[in-house]
Amino acid sequence: MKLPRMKKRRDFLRAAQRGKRAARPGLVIQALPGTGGPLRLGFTVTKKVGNAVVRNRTKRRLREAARLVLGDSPPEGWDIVLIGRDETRSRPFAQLQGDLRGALKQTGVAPVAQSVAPQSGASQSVASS
RNA sequence: CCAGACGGCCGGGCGACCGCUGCCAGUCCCGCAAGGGGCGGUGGAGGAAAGUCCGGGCUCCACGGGAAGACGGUGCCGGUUAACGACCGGCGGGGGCGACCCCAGGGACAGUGCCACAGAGAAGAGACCGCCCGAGCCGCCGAAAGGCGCCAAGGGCAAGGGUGAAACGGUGGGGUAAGAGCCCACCGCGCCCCUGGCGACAGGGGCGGCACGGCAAACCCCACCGGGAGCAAGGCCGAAUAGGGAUGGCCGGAGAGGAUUCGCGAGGAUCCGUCGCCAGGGGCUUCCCGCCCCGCCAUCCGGGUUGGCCGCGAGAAGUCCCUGGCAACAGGGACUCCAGAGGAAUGGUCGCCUGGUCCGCAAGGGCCGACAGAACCCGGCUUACAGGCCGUCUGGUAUU
Repeated sequence: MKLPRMKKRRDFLRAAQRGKRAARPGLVIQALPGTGGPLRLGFTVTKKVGNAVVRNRTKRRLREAARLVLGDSPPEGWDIVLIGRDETRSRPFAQLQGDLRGALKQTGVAPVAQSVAPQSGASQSVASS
């Protein structure tokens, strides 16, 4: 299914100021809990990363990783912003997914069971709030 | 084969799985409905999509008459074009052995201004070294007249040296004390005429002794062109509220004073108003004329903001061919439909091939894949770009 997207600058600013942060080589996450709605995703890639082509590719990899990791059973009540870095473009895709999973766990977003890579202790607790 | 010139083209390929988005038809599911979802088919970044430098289409606003001015742009000639500052063909100048390339290429007797440094002098210029004449002083020779030499007041000259981006025509000859267009020939330059060309211009002839340095990308002059803002243009729909808007109608303001009239009266109403006051602000580029708005009444429509829809892709379109033209291009025929997002799709991952590079004796392995991402649409220009393909031509070399 298609995940809803964040579209307003207001929402991004709120996630940046009040959300929980976690950094990984491939990405930075800002997760804001308790929104009362379905999971919403946002992507940020600044001009510092590169020109339009580079930024597009970075954003697409992040979006694809999020689709594979969170797509099947998105936890409700979160606004999640993924920020692209220089590494995002060249990092092996499996490691990029690992970065995302780890960052989700660190910020307290419940890890989702059915991920593509089934190894490691992804606890089966399903988010419900 | 080597080196080079010009023009055109491509700009990784194939496959598998999983996705996003536009459209199409059927079917199934959800929903009262509007509609949503699944399955299927099909389309989905560029030659520059970029910079936003020109020109148009489209949209809204302004658009009354006359004149002037300002500002911006263009600048050899002819053609092409919807238009252009683009393109094509020429002309002139410059470069290259050549194919070919480059040029911001109107006017410097309309005017103002500038020409640093160096240099004597930088525009009706100038004399440092120098060349020539040379009063005279001194020295030497001589019996003398006088001769020679050093210095030199003063005068003539601008050839040579030297400075400079540029020195007031060049080369050669005559001429002269030395010189000088002073005179002559050729070249250059200017004017006039003839011939050819639509024209820029070219060729030829005559005259002129040279008068006219460069910079117009310093100002400027001349000719021609130009309304403003832009798809966040602009329009529509729905929800929710008066401070907005449209149309029509009416109207200088106010004071002292005066007249008539009503009222017992304070005072009121109407009219006059020759006296003095105010007569403003804004808009139409400016100015003059002219016009409009800012007040009151009536009727009608509903703003900001937010969400959705249209605008939005069949076009100055593309491919192939024919005709005309040196060409830009024009005309005709057949066929094709070719991206439409909206925090913004056009992808993610993997495998094989391929190109480059590095390591290795090799087998093989590692790394990398140019510049760059549509946003209303076209025509150009400019800039960025790994690698590669095709064609025409030039200069060599080899062979026959």
